[in-house]
Amino acid sequence: MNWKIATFNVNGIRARLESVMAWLQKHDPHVVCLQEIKCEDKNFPHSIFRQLGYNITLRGQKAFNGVATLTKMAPREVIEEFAPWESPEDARFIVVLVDNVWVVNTYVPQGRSPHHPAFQYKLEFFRRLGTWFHSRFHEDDLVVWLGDMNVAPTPLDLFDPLRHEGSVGFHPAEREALQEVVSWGFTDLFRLHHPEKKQYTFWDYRLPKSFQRNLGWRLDHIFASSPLAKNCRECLVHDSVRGENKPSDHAPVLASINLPQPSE
DNA sequence: ATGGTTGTATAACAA
Repeated sequence: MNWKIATFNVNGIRARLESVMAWLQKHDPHVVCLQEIKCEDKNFPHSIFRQLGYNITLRGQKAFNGVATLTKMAPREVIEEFAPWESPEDARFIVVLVDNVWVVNTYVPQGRSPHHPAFQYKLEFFRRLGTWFHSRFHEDDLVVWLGDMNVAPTPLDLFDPLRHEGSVGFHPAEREALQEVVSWGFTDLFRLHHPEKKQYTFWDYRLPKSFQRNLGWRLDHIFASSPLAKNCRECLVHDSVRGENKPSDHAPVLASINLPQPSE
């Protein structure tokens, strides 16, 4: 089965309906992880996505954050929290078990700046998440961790690494915290297929013509456990979406995986 | 130059 899974920080689902629907209809992924839906569950446009054939698993909140996972098949299980300290008002994590794969959708805290308390919260988020993966899964399990991680992993992953060394999104402490979670047994599917490519997923609205000038960052990632990474056929960033009308500041990332059949 | 734009709680906001 050629199984397609995608992540997309939409920056407000209600403002992005036309853009997201056009992209979905073009690519028809089996699983879609959305971040920054920026609405409460009751205000999510349920009927539109149901009409496109998706089940909806939501963790929303008013105005900020919020994650949603759309799945063609109904999830067999849902997990809404990975640590008891998580505030119910901070909707950044939703997990579904679908098509025999654990799909972990995260919107990692942005961190504000390295000296802001939000930066420590970001590091702690990664630490707790790493502990959760170790406690919950074995390296042979079918696990995908994807979303807006708000970290560019290497100098290849942002437009001006010298200028931004130590900035939020490219601070050594964040890169180490991300790497520590990845070291559970994850493979970066984009880098697996494109080891040298300069390819971003986020272009700041506030930089004039940032997309046209390709002044971006690779912050959105699809990480997969080894049995899935071995069967990954391709991973691409749909960056043309960022150049369309009324775009999100992020572009979608999509991976195609030849899904292993469950063994009996 | 510590700027710029966008979505949403339209704010001494968050990103």
